[in-house]
Amino acid sequence: MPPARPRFWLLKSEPDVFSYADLMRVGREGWNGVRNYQARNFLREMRVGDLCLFYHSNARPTGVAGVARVVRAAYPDDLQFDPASEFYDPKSTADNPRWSMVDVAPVLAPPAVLTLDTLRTLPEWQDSPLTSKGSRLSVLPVTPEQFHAALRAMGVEGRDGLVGSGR
DNA sequence: GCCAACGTTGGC
DNA sequence: GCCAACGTTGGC
Repeated sequence: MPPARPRFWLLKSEPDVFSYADLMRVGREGWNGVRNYQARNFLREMRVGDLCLFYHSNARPTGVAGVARVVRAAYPDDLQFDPASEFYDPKSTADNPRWSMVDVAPVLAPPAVLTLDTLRTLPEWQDSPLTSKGSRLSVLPVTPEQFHAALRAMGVEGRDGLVGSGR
């Protein structure tokens, strides 16, 4: 059996809340608090080894601030059971948890943020939920073409530990 | 801070 | 099942 192809995603985070620098500092983070069904379903599709563009929203500038790797596949979101959390969901039960999370770890930071403005200029990114007007999806799939175009634009394509040959 | 776009809720 | 009201997201 051939090795599984890496798959690619984009994760949005507000850097005031949790930035890519924070991820590098802590080394690993549980991606909890996602409370949108479409985003949750994407989380559940993630596999260990999948690569994620770490996107800063509500930031200056907005854009991709790093690359992360999925280090644990989907498991029940801890915050849904915590009454003190803003992400508490009284309708979730241990038997039937409604929300999921994954764990991610940092892979690399580009020399500079790949801004949304620049992303919009890349042909590969013309058709993406990220660049389409009004989209608020916080976890979204990225095509291999989009991922590699982003790496190229950040000047980090071919960096060790990323995706092998890139083809 | 503004506001357009979107998702969710709840009355009916 | 419809849809108005409401809350949230996120670019600007």
